[in-house]
Amino acid sequence: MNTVFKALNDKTRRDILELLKEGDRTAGEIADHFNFSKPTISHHLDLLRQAELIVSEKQGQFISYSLNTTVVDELLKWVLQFSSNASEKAKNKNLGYEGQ
Amino acid sequence: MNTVFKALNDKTRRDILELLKEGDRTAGEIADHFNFSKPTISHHLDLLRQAELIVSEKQGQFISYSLNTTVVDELLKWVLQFSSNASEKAKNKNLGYEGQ
DNA sequence: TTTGTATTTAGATATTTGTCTAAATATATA
DNA sequence: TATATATTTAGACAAATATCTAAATACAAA
Repeated sequence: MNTVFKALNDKTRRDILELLKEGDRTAGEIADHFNFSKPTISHHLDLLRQAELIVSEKQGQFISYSLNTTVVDELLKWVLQFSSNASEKAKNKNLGYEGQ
Repeated sequence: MNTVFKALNDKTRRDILELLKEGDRTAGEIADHFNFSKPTISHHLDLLRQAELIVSEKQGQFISYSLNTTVVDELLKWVLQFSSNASEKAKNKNLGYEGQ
């Protein structure tokens, strides 16, 4: 969870996730959406990948990035433990949250 | 959301939330659970309060802290938008998520 | 009022973070 | 092979962060 929260603690990185929600993008396409240098975006992608919030796949000379919903679901379970919503908590139990 | 993710990006602060999940605690009681100075814990409580993840109430000479599930639910909605779980997404719609 | 307890504020410092430019690596194409 | 494109790595630096000690504030009780 540490790397996940670290990755999410930056507006640009959260915006990258929103972009990838729409569909896969290459590193260059992602960089073109922001007013930061390519190395800076590359660094952000690295942190998101360390958190396993995204995965990368080499496609020829490009590298394509996409969301990894597995970790999103773990985060969801973590948040649910604090929710006041009883039915969410029940679902949480179904999802097998065990604390950590 | 910025202050929320900032507040969550620290193990000690997440542990404080877990502690408050069990019930309200005074600043001193919270500090006693950690191997950090009271000023350090006070600072962490301040950041959690800025994010509105917790609320404080003065009770005589003590200050009692408790969870604020309202912001937890907002966070939940934010995470849900990335979830692959379709029924969760439907629920998300019911909760009125509008993006941000 | 004086003393003690609870908590925060102030100020200092080492570490981490986000950003940049320059250079390196990898692949495609002429 | 030589050149161009895509991306990352390396190194530097300013800003933000987590921690500490010392001091200040607020309240309670003797």
